[in-house]
Amino acid sequence: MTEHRHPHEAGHEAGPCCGGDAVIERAERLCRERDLQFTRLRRDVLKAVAEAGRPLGAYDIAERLSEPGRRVAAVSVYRALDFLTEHDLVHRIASRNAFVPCAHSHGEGAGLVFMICRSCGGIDETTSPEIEDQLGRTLARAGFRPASRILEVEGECEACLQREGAA
Amino acid sequence: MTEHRHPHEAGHEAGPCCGGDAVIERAERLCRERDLQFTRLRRDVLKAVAEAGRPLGAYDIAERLSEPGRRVAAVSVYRALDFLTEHDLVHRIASRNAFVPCAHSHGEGAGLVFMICRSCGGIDETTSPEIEDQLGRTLARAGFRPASRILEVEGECEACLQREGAA
DNA sequence: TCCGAGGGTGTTACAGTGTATCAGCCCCGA
DNA sequence: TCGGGGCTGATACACTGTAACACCCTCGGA
Repeated sequence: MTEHRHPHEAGHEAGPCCGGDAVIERAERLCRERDLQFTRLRRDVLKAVAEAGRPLGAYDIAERLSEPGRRVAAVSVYRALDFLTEHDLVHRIASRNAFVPCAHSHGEGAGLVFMICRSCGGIDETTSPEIEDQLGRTLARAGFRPASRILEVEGECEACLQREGAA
Repeated sequence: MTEHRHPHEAGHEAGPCCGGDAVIERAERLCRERDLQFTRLRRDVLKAVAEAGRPLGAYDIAERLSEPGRRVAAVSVYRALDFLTEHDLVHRIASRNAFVPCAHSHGEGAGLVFMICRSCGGIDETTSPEIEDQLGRTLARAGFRPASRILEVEGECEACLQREGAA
């Protein structure tokens, strides 16, 4: 994970790297392949999350999508988010009740790790097969059959550490 | 369920193993040592969580503690829970908005893993220094300085798997 | 003895998060 | 043309969590 350093930071508004378009294109492709409906609402919700540059709550999203003449209720957003999370287009951050776009198209069940920065509020994700291995062993030892998991770390991201160091 | 297999299972109401008393005693000792106040409310909340045998929400706890003549408001429960989690006497399960007693007195910062059973709703915890090692390496590679983390796995616990197998 | 500070609790109010339910719409196939 | 299924809109509601303020108690000074 050397080059790919683009945390969903506050202020990092949708570059060409991870901005709306790339995610949307991936979503369109995926929905075509799996014969799913990529409706306007779902597209709009995904776009909002992708362009926000920071984790958004469902009600934030509803507000962003609402405009005079079109009111988007939170419940509709939740349904769209259910769809998007189910197909790994966005991730839910349990410790924040918030959603971020899925940065990479990682393989199925890759060991996802979310890093949540206390300073800038940004969230970045990475993967680690080694952690997944160890976790698998640990669970096997306990006789537990896993179906899904969340691993979220709170702390200080690289950018904020450097900023502090410089200050 | 051999020796130390005592998930906080539905129906597993407070054995002598992990039941209220042991946890309460540990809490009393800890509070004496650190010169903290183990008040009636804090004790009652801890007791409720320990005896429930399953993860409880704050409002569940408030209800359990309330009786004719004493109404315990959720906000008071939250304050007690803040205290108890801060001192590692209970843990918060982020993916469920619920609380369980801390089963073992594990060392500081031990890599805690929560296993949440979909069938019985029980939650068991374990630790794995190996996972912690790997996680540390992964975060270092990303330049991220961790402060706290959560690792929660959903699936099927040993007891439920056996029950299914037998059925 | 009085007084003030600090911590814990009670209470009300409210913000934020998530779900249940029903009705309407649209598309597609029989 | 008629259903059925999937998506959306809308209302209502339950659950989760926090803010703000008042009260009480204890403890250490003045």
